Amino acid sequence: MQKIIFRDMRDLDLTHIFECGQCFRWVPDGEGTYTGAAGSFAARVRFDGSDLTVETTGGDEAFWRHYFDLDTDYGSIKRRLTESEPLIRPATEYGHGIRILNQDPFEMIISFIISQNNNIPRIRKNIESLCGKYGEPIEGSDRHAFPSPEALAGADEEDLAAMRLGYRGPYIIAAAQKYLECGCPGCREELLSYYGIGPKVANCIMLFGLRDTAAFPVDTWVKQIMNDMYGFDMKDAKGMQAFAAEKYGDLAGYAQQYLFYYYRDRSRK
DNA sequence: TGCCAGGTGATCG
DNA sequence: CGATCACATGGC
Repeated sequence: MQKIIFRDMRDLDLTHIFECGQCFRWVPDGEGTYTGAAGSFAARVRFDGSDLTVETTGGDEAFWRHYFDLDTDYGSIKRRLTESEPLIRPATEYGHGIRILNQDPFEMIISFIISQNNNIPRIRKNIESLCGKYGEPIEGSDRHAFPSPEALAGADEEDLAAMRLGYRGPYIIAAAQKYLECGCPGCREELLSYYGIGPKVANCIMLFGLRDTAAFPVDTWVKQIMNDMYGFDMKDAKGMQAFAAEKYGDLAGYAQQYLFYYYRDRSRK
C-alpha cells in the first residue's frame, strides 16, 4: 500500500462525496475513513480538514487527483450557483464538501442500470455481488475490481437472477455486449440506444461517467425537490429538465448533486 | 398488505 | 406523442 497525500484541500468532505449518490462502492470504516475501489485499485482514504490521504494498492498521484476532481474550483461553482439561484444556498452549504468524482464509464453504465426502480442500500449490495463474482481480485486487498465488459458480456442470465438482480439482469448483459461491440459511448443518444437505459440513467452516466456537468438526472427525489422549490407537476420531468438547463446551464449537474444530497440526507435522519 | 425505491420497455388510444 | 402497466426484489 502506497500513501499519497494531497495537502491544503478545500471544499472537500468525504461523507458528502461518498454519500451524495454518485458512487456505490465506498464504505465508511470508522472515524470518517472510507474504503473502496476505483479502476483496478483498492484504497482507504481519510481527510483531516486540510490533507486528503489516499492509501492505495496502486494508481499514481495523477490518477487519484483526477478521480477526486481536485483541480476543479468548487468554491467558484457554489458561488456561481447561488448567485444565479439564491434558493439553492441551503443545499450548497449543507453539502459544501461534495465533489463529482471522475468514474469509469462502463462502471457507471452498469451501476445506474442497476439503480433503476431500486433503493440505494440494495444497489450497493447488487453491485458488490457482481464485483465479487465477475470482478478481478485486487492484490493486496480483500476487494474486487468492477467487472470488465468482457466478463459481464459473457455472464449467464440465470446466475444474475440468482444474485437477485431481478429484471435488470438482461439489461446488464446486453449493455456489456453493446459496449464491447461499439466501444465507449460518447453521447446521450448513444446511451439511449442501449436496452435498459432511458433518460434518467443516461443523464447519470453522462454526468458521472462522461463528465457532462450540464446533465441533470431527474429521479423521484429530484421530482419532489422541483415540486417543492418551484411548484412543478410531479409528472413533468421534461419541464424540469428544460428549467434546469435554463437556470443552471453547464452547472446543472453540480446543482443536482447538492440538491439531491440535501433533501435525501435529511429525510433519512 | 400494499407502497416505494436514483426507471424502462411495451402497449394502447 | 402521452398515459398506463409489468417488471424482481426487499424494506417498511
